[in-house]
Amino acid sequence: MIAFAMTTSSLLLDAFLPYRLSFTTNLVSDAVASAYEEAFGLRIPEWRIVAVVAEHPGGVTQQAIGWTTRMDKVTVSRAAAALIDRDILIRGPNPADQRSHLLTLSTAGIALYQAIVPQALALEEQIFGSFTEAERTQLDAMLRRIDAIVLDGHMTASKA
Amino acid sequence: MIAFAMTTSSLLLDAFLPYRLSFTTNLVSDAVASAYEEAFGLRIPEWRIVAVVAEHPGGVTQQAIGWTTRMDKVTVSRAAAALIDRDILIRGPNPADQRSHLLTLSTAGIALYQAIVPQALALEEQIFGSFTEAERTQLDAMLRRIDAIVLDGHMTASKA
DNA sequence: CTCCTATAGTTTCATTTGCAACCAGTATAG
DNA sequence: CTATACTGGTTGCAAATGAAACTATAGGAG
Repeated sequence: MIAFAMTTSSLLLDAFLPYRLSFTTNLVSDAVASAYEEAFGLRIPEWRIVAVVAEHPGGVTQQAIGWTTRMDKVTVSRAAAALIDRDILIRGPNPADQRSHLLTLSTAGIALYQAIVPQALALEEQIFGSFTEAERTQLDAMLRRIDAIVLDGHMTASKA
Repeated sequence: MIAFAMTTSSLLLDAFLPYRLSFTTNLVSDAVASAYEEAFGLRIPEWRIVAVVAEHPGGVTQQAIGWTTRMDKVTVSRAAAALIDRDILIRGPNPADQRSHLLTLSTAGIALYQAIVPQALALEEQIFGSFTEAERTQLDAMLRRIDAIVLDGHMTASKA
């Protein structure tokens, strides 16, 4: 009777992979978030936007950012507004669609980005330093497999 | 000039492991959260508490729950209160310390837990079905390695 | 053209989250 | 015993998040 938890098809939360994933990610995200916040005054959504914009020198729309990062469009909108406000991002016209704008980095934004990148890589190194290149690749591949499964709707109660 | 992003020690957000981790976890968590919400009216913190309490038939304190799951004590407090309210959890006295209480599952709570477990395992199977046992073990091990690194303060800007 | 539907982005509002202050009970020091 | 410092848990408040409504522009269909 005291062992009912064990006699049920045993699920130890501790061994439940979605839990483990969430557990580890929270740990890592908190560490990364406070590092960025402290060093650059950027919150995670802001840092992501900077990174994505940096990778698209021709400019990107907010929609595209939201699409690649899966951030809510509200989150993107607010973070982008904050960055524009701080003159890190420039909002240029989008010749193809007047509803949207093309975001690019300002000179200050480029400088900021270039300052962040080494720090980001160092942080990654601190966390994954003990991982071999093969292990990192493996982890990355596993995560992408999971993404594909969840995104491609192989789920019973898939979300929207 | 158009290639500045590439000439900087290249960081593609897409390949940045903390980002990948967060990306995948959000996907999985959303899927899991809506499945539980829909099927049992439980939110993630609630489900976790139920699981932890189920694994401690002798009762656990909220503090202990917060400690193992790394959930904020406020989160635990509120989720526990909601569960007690719904007669899923029982709050018994803690002989060792009158400030705290020992949480145990009510009869309804046990039934709920036993109904959830198969669903949780099925959900895990949907997501990780294509992973071999060895791969799952590997992923679990990698995540725990990361936990250890971040928790053991091998971080420069560690969080509080 | 003129409607009508759909999309980019913003704003509003309700919900969730966590820090900080708080209350009650514990533990230690005199 | 009292006084003081601490810890388990709750409450209050402020920041972050996301769903839904809204505005402005697009892109057909007639």
